[in-house]
Amino acid sequence: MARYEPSQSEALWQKAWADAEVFRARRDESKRKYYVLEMFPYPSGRIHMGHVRNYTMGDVVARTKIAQGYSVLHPMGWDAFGMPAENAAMERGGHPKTWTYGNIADMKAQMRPLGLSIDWTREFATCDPEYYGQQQAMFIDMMAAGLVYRKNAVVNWDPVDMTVLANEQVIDGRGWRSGAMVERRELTQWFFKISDYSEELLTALDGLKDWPEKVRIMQANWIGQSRGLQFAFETKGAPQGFERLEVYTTRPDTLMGASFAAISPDHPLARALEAGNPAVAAFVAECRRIGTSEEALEKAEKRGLDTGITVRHPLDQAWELPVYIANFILMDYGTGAIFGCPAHDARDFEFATKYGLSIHSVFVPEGEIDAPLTEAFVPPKSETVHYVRRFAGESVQSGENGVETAIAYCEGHGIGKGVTNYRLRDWGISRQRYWGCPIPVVHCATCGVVPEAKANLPVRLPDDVSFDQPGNPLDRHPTWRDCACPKCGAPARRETDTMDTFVDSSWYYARFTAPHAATPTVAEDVGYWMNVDQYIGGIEHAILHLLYSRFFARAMHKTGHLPAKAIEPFNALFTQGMVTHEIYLTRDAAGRPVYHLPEDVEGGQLKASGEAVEVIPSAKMSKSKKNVVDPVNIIERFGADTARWFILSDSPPERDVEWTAAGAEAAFKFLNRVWLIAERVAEMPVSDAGPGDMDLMRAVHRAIADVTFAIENFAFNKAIAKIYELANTLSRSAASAAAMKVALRAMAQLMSPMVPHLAEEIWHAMGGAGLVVTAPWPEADPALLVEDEVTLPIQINGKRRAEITVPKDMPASEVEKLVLADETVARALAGQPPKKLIVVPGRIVNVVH
RNA sequence: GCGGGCGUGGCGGAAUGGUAGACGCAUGGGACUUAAAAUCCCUCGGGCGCAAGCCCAUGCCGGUUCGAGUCCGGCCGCCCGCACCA
Repeated sequence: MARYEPSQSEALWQKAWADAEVFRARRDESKRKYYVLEMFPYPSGRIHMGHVRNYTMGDVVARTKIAQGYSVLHPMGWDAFGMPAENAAMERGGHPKTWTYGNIADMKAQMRPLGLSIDWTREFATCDPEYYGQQQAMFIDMMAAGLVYRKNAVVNWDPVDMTVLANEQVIDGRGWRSGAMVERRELTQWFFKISDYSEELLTALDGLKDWPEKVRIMQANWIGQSRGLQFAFETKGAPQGFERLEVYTTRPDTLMGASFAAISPDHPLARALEAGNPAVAAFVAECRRIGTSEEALEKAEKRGLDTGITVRHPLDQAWELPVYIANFILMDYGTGAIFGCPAHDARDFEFATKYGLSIHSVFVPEGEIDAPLTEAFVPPKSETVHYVRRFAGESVQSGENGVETAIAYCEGHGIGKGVTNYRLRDWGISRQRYWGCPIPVVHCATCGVVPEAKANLPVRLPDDVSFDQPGNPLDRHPTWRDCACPKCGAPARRETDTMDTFVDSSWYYARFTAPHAATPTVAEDVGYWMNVDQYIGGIEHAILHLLYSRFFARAMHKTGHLPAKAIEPFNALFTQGMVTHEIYLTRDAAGRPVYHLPEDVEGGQLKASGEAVEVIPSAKMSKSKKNVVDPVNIIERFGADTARWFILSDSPPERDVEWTAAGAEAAFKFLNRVWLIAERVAEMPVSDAGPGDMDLMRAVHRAIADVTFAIENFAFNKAIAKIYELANTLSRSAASAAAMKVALRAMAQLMSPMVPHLAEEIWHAMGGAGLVVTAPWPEADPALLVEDEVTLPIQINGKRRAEITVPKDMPASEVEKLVLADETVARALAGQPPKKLIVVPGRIVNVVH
């Protein structure tokens, strides 16, 4: 063996794997399959450490499963549609297509040196017509299945650029480029009926045992099932057609605490009033400037306008409540109208205080009396309270009971009905943009809205478009819109909306099973490969991407593109943390921060000038703060194995990991050390079995058991710690050459998922047969794992005071005798019997006195 | 604002409710070297003590328990998401 030079050897091993086609996924009915998938990247043009972390984790899983004899599918593709390509075209000229495919080529070139176990023959980009054409075919099937419809919905409208803005393009209520105040505008848009599956998507979460609990909770809250009462107020003074006002409430038990009714600025009644009332029109217009995001609405100051209309309280005809238009009422939730009970809702309290509305408690804590409130009293619904303004049920009961008895009472008296509502809204997929999958629909003067004929798919994006002006190039293209109606043949116009890019990423996992098929999926392939056994990605996708994918899998099943077993497409989910780095900055003359790349800083100073830098604690790597480390540079300097080893070693995978130069160097040093151990062993003279052989074998088998367990539980940092221990044992061992070689081969195997190139090198040097990547995963011999003795700490009153070593299976009664005979214990007890003696076999002893 | 998560030495972290700090980094000491680098060995939470040992310590405040970093309640700080960023 020569020096450890990864730049030489890594490429050679990658070629060996490619030549042997070891990562080619094959449908082999005789083997168990394993499908591991990392969330595919957006082709920005550069890979970053977050990608390295994500794909290395997937690679560890994939390589372990290959060694364990599975037929493994580990694909990679590109989430290639989206706004950045259009922005690039606007800023720098060029075409989104050229930009995107160029980026893909660049990123792929940066990824390949990592030595990932990817089957590149399955690669595709979502902007390939071959892919989005199949997506259009499924859209048409979903239309036929009743899962698609059109309705009006509001968008952010930039009145200067005359274009629709994404939420992230609205900054403080203004368009990001024009700076104009953004307006809300209604457009007819395409929707998927995800709400058909609200209950199903909620209840099925219980079956996702291998998903993080937090993701299931977030999804459940997002779906937001609620039980409540829907009823109608009779109105007084409302325009014709608004004699009744439907409201929905989850707290009908607080009806007697009502002090106002409120409607959304987008409510039909508000619109009706707007026409004839300038004050209403002005207020509503102001509300519409807040923007469309729920975050913006919630953060905005709560404001309302008294419409002058009143409603009768359903339980007391003489009781009238004012009707407000309020900026925090969402038209999309419930009926877009509510009644306010300030005593038991924080937002209503704030509102009532502001507008001088009455505040009456409906219930008080048990044992307390009714008194004026300084803030809303909102106990958990499960808590028992004393109802002081009650119309149904017991006077002392839980909120839950209160709600149910109130619903029963109202239903019995003809006031509304109990309903189950969901917060989840239908999925609006229309985008007024070019770089997305065209919605395959035609507008015909006689036939109306008609799906394109499947024979005409894909509906391709035209190449001859310009981005010199804002707005949708498809809309202003001279000829692209012109087509023939697929139904009657008359001249017709194409839909110019394209699809939300979340649609693209909602089924790519299924497409990987047959990436180039002439149908969206192939029954044999999805039958064999689905489901994804392990999905890995960022926690930022906990709700939308994963929920849309779960819906889409169901829609694909309904339209015959996925088997029933695949309606939950991801068996196990792992959400990894971010990669962070310290931030380095100096100040310019005006005191503004000037950021510096880590590679330009050494020892707290700029390399170039020696100027001292300020160091800000680690944050997510971002270009704007320049706290980025380019994986390409790291690989050039240390090799891919060092990058992979370090990114896995320093933090638990679900937490953020801080990239540090010292850590990367330490990783490199360790790999060197392993290399040197191997070199020494390779040169050891052959000898008979030595006295240290047995101890070494015990350590090896302990490591096999621990590392395997750690990998299977996504504790890669702990797997690496165990490998460090084994390396320490190995370098101190006095075992024979033969035993050392066996141990090193095992260590190479255990290391191979993380540092596959070095592992091949060592495996080869230690006389391993073939490639380590395909060598069967080692199994721990249980006989070598058993310990004969255990050391038990002895606590006295919960504090560790002594310890005893006893045979592993000594009965508790025997242990007790030994403990009581212990000098420290005897001294502490001073002749008294212990109050309590707790023996946890194999773990601990606690003497209480 | 709402929903979810996280918080342990100088640093990254380890710890089925059972010895807090595995493993690694940094620091300090030593070996090797003319010297340095590399490598190897030892030390390494804080305080008191000659020592045996004792006390304090897992963001803060309380609670449950023989025993709490771990479970429960309340705060503080940071991070993720909020439906047109991907």
